[in-house]
Amino acid sequence: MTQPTTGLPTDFIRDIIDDDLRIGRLKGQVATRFPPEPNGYIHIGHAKSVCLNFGLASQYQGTCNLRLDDTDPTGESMEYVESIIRDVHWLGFDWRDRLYYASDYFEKLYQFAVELIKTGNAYVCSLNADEVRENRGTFTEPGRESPFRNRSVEENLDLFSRMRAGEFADGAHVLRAKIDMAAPNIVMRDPVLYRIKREPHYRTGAQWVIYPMYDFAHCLSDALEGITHSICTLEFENNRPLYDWIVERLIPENRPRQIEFARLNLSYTVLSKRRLIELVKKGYVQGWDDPRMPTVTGMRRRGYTPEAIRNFCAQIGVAKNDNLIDVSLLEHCVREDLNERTPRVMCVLRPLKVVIDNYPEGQEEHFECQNHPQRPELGVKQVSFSRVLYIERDDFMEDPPKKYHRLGPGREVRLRNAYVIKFERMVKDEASGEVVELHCTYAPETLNGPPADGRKIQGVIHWVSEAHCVPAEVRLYDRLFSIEDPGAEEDFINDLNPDSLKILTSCYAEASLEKVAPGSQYQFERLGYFCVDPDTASGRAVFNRIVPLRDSWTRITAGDKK
RNA sequence: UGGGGCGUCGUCAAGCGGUAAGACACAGGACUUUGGUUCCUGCAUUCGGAGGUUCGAAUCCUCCCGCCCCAGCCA
Repeated sequence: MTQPTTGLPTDFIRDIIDDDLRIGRLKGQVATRFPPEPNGYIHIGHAKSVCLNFGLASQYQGTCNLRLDDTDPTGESMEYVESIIRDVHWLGFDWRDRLYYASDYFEKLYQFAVELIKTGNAYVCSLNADEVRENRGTFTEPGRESPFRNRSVEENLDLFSRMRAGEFADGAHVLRAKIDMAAPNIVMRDPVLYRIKREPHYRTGAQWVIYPMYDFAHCLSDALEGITHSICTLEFENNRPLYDWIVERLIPENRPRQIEFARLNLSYTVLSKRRLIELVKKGYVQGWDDPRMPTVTGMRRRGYTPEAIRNFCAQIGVAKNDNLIDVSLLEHCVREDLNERTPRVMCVLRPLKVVIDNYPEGQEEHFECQNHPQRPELGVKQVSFSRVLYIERDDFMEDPPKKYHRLGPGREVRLRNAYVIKFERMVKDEASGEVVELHCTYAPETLNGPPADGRKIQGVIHWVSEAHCVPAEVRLYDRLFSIEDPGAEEDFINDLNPDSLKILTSCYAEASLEKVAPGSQYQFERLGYFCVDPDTASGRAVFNRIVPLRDSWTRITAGDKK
């Protein structure tokens, strides 16, 4: 028995379902569906819908179908179907044997259309597209009835079967619902139900030359599958009367309830299919799985986890307000998850050589270090130390500000998991004046504690041993667009962030990173979370920055500059 | 302009006539061998505006203002 639940996220859709359950409106259990059109890759906005539909099904012990809404062969393909299946699975959802295609219903849909003709609810209209548009009227003027509106049932039946048989050219005729050309809702002014399109379908091939429109196919597919709650986005609100009109006349005993919610908008990115396709097709990104893309496949390659994405979708809620969610919330969810699960490692992105003058030449030490400071169960690893090291260029300043807790003339700093070292001198390149090497001394007693005199060491920096480290390439990703709402601009390409990708090819990672598996995630201490990219080939590790660590230092310095 | 929706903190979002949850962001502070994590603290006398009903309104009524969607043989 399905019961209203408590303690889970609540929203107006769950309120409606709870009501339906209380009143006993449902014959069986709750049934939802996720109905993407296979003409593109799914993105974070789809993920919101996936989480909603599958989440509802599991919360109410019902079912959620995966249905490919493939009623327009233009642009649809098996590649997209496969990507959608892979991505929804990866997000953590399972539709068992309920994988459906609207194209599997083409014959049934055709019969339903015939029925509509027989009951006088549909007719074949032979106006061309321009004429149909002209006759539709405007927001303020009613439309005019088609001269073909009152054809006999026999003539309509004959014409419609000949449309199917391929006797006519594209656009010669359409099947239209006979509703009301004066309806204030334009959707109800005799909407087109079927169009002739001599285009091969990726699943049905050349079998059909007429294809049902969304409004006709979607509601009937829902009813056929016994969907109880058909959840879609706000822009379909105007189509609801038509949805109900069609189902009422053809499958009245099984009428799904359409509920609309606000689609997701995310700051600093675009989520419209058209714009995403443009980014891919015109090469502004390297593909659907470019780690900067808001696609599920892009986020997966970037290193985001399904848990983080699901949690994000739960956090943003479901309502009917237009929204623009701050990416920082997504980043928060990603960090929250990665902080728990990733081992900590050291990697120097922009190396600066450091020689420890008082450390014996040829000597080396191997320290056992925790993989995670708060989770000892994640085990330990070995970190090697020797006389020549590399530190981050950013961790040394010739003339640092007072609150800078790192290395500079006369300063000392702790090397993470190792000794406290003190600056002695620097070596500059004579031509450029650039600091190319540092000489320091270390305090032997500081390996496992503070200096002998108890003086406080403020800063801790990461490092690698020259003799032990492994080379790596690191790709630093930033937001794809430089303005909050690029989707609002027609020429959104102008708002692309020129610094959305920086490739660093001479990074040094600690020895434990010598062999890494694509997809595995790490925290590079003090830098951020990183993920092994599939481009990692033999001998050379490639890491994607998933998201930087929160950083109160750059915030302070940025503040100083103002 | 006709129709359909929506307006609660910088961004989301609870609230369903009884006197504004929570999250992110932001700002302080504690702790810290990650300027990370964690932990405290602060952050809407006010709910698009104006009237009205009521002992009492973000919640009910009226009018006004603003934003989004619809005139594809796309979904």
